[in-house]
Amino acid sequence: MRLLDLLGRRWALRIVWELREHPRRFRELQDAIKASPTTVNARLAELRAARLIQLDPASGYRLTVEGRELLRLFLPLHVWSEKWAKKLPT
Amino acid sequence: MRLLDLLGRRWALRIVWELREHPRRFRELQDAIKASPTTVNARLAELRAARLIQLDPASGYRLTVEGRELLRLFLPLHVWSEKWAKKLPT
DNA sequence: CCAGTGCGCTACAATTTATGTAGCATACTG
DNA sequence: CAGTATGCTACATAAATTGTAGCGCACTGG
Repeated sequence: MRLLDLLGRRWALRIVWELREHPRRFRELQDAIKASPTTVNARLAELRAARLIQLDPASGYRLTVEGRELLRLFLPLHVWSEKWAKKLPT
Repeated sequence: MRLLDLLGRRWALRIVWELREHPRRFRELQDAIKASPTTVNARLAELRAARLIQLDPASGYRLTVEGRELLRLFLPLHVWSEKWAKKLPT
């Protein structure tokens, strides 16, 4: 599954998630997810190649139309995970 | 996001995916996803701790009720990804 | 009794990936 | 021309993953 190859990498889905509301700068993303610039940049490159995000020089990294579709489909999963997480130990 | 911490690791979501139809044995999973036993075992332990999968000695690893919920929510995403993947280069 | 098989899983060295920190190059601003 | 923000790279260290071998246990057929 191509999607899992991409999203099953550390920070990939998390970056999409951070872009859910508005575009973010490289450094903003870095701070938000607390990963190294090396890794952030690697994931950004992959997500760009996958056409899920794009860099708009004026405002920063943002979701593409496809990125927003992906996010929209992911939302129910997020809602579910809130309840799920509460039931877990620790 | 707790869910992303868990699923944003290599093979985690893939394992859930492989269990979608029926239970699988340790070695079956290993062969199916072609990862090392070390990693498979690490992910299995995490998924078990997260109560998404469970080991039934009689039949192998299987999704829990919660695991099946997660999978169900993931399905639309999978459908979408088929179309998405086709539009990509390489 | 005991060799054979399937099971979940571990040991361990090698490789790949991520981290943390520093800094580059460019562009814009006062 | 100093200051700042931008995306991003270099590089050494640490962590995760891989590949291969094999352990310990239970069960099975001869």
